[in-house]
Amino acid sequence: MAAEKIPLLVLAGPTASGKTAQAVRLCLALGGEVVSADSMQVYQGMEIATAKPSAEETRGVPHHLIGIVPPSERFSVARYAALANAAVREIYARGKLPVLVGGTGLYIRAVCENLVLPQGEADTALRAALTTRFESEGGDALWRELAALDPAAAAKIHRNDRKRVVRALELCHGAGLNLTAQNAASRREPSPYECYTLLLGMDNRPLLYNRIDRRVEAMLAQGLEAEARTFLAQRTGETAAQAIGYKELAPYFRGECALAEALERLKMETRRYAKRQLSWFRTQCPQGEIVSAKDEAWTVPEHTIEALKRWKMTTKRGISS
RNA sequence: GCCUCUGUAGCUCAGUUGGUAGAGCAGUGGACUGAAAAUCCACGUGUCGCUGGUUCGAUUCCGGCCGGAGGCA
Repeated sequence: MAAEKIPLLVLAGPTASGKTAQAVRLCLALGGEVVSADSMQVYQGMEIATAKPSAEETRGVPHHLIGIVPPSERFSVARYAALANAAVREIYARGKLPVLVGGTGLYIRAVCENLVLPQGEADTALRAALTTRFESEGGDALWRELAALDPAAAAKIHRNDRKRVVRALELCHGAGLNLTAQNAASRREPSPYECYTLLLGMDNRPLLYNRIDRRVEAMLAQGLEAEARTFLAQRTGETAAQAIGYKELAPYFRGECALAEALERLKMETRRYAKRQLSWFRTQCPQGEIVSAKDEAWTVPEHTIEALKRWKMTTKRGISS
């Protein structure tokens, strides 16, 4: 007696690959709702820089997990996974098709592979202390310490990788499991989802970079500068502060460079980010169907949408559209 | 017109007391389980401006030419 699996359509791709438009199109065709898998769209505000879908773009399709925490708050994969799983189940329970859309590979993996991440707060004091030690003693010293406490983790983490060395040591010094044990524990539960993954933006780098450049220019036209000034003036948490789009303009605001120069920097950082995303999608979890570029865009072909309609119906309860 | 400096990897430059060259940035590939738009790793052949000369050998020295910057008139 096989347990009923929840169908989950996954739409992944690097920034500026056109996920928003395709997601809405798919949702309208399949009776779906979007669950965002974007580590920056979860914050309130930040509309322009994170390219949040506008009311016109969503065309009435419900979007979940966008703008749900203030930028002053710290966010994490663990929090995301809990929220996303709840959203997916709730959408399915209402007879709709959940569509996971985003560019944050780790978030997509956490959902698709059903990683069970322990809930509860992280020990930020311990983490801060370890980070300070990493800076003063050097990565090598902390890495050696990690090698003694959790050899398997040390073998996988480079000694210069500050965040990972600190995180792994943090778990060693904490009350619970170390990283290796926790990773193993996270995979005990089989996934309740039957995923169908589509990948956008994978096959035409020049086109992707062009779209990134044009998007940055569009952001400027939409008022990125004002949004950035507001963002930089407020108190932001460590996680939201990482967003690409504001920190790159800071030198310009300080009068250290021209606007054009700051924009070049912003485009460059966005391209580099897209490259890292591509690396993730090529080699990590999703392993889906690649949507090829055609006419300056990645558009899911009609025959694929027809196939998805049939796929959706293979589930026990089926989904009404 | 004259003088000085300058022309080396996509960019900024280093260097070879003459034996065909190397950094940073960019770029490319990769890693990724509580910061992930973050963090980290690996990868460096390019008519050394063009053209003559000296030399066993020139990107390096000398001459001419062509770019660029500054100065003097």
